[in-house]
Amino acid sequence: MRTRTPVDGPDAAEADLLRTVTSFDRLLRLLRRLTTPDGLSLTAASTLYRLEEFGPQRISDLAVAEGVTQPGMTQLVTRLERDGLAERRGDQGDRRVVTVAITEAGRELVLRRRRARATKLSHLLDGVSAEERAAIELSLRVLDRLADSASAPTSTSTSTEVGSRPE
Amino acid sequence: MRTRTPVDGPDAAEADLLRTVTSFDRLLRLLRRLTTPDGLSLTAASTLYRLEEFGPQRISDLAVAEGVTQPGMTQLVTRLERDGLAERRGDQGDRRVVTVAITEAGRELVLRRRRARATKLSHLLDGVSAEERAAIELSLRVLDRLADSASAPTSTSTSTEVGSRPE
DNA sequence: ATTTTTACATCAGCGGCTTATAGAAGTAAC
DNA sequence: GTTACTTCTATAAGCCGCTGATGTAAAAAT
Repeated sequence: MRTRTPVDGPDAAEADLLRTVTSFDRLLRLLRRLTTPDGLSLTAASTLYRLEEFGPQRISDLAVAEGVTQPGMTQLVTRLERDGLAERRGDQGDRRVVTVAITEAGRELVLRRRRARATKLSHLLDGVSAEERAAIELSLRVLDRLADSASAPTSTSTSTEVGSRPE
Repeated sequence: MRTRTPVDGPDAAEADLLRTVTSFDRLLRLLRRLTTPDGLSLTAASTLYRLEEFGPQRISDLAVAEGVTQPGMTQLVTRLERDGLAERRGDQGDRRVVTVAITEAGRELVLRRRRARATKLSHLLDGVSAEERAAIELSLRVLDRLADSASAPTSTSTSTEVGSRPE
């Protein structure tokens, strides 16, 4: 199924990749819009999902899990709390830690959000053939798998970029 | 090849979709990190790409194309200009309009970025079979196609949320 | 008891977006 | 040409979401 002849080699492959990358850009912007219908940021939604799925957790753990700094998570929790979606709880035994729990309203929002997005997706998928749908499901699984390996930096890194990330 | 018996119907389909949606979340957060290695926001990168590909354009056109408000685009252009990636030009004939053009530095950044991401992707794709790769390419094409139809809201909206969005 | 570490909050600041509004340039009417 | 309306961009104020630096209290270590 490779559409390349043996001779054109790396150039053709690179061209393919470049087109793929461009596609990624457009896809990204689509996804960003699809996932911001209710005023929840990606991190906010992800945090809520996490709380809903795994129960109360401390701020610093959430920060690590979501890949933001602790102050960032503190502020996010403050916003969630203000909106009634989560609440701070003390922790007996260690009075420094703050445990964050999802509220009933938060739980409902998560459910509503999931349903709304499922509906949206199913509408979108109406215009997609079974074959294409299978391809999508497969690639999502693959990309999801790659997400983990990407999280663990190989340090084999070609270091193509300035690398100003805080790590 | 569907693993469903005739009876479980919509429930199973919905479950599939829900899993897909969850997968989307993780994927999104992965992509967000993958695409922010050089300090360019999604919109900034997309705008630069657009300028590189289609040449100078006026602010309001860029705003529409990128799906942000005109003041938002004005500010983005100001930042791009400050960073030397784009520049404002006058428009002879209509002195109200401001034409935005990519600079040489901007062009180089776009190229570097494309190459860096292509490299990254090719590394990621090393652990992906040809079949899976084909699936990914196909789904990208499909999703890209859907991006357009998604831009036109169906208004069939389940209106699950408070609806504080401008729209 | 003092120090150090841990956990969270606070502050200043920037990016990125919004709405509301201002101001300058073009257009049309008279 | 003055008035009025529209068009294009810029500015202002404000919220979200993140950062690094710092403060504060509690726990742990010495």
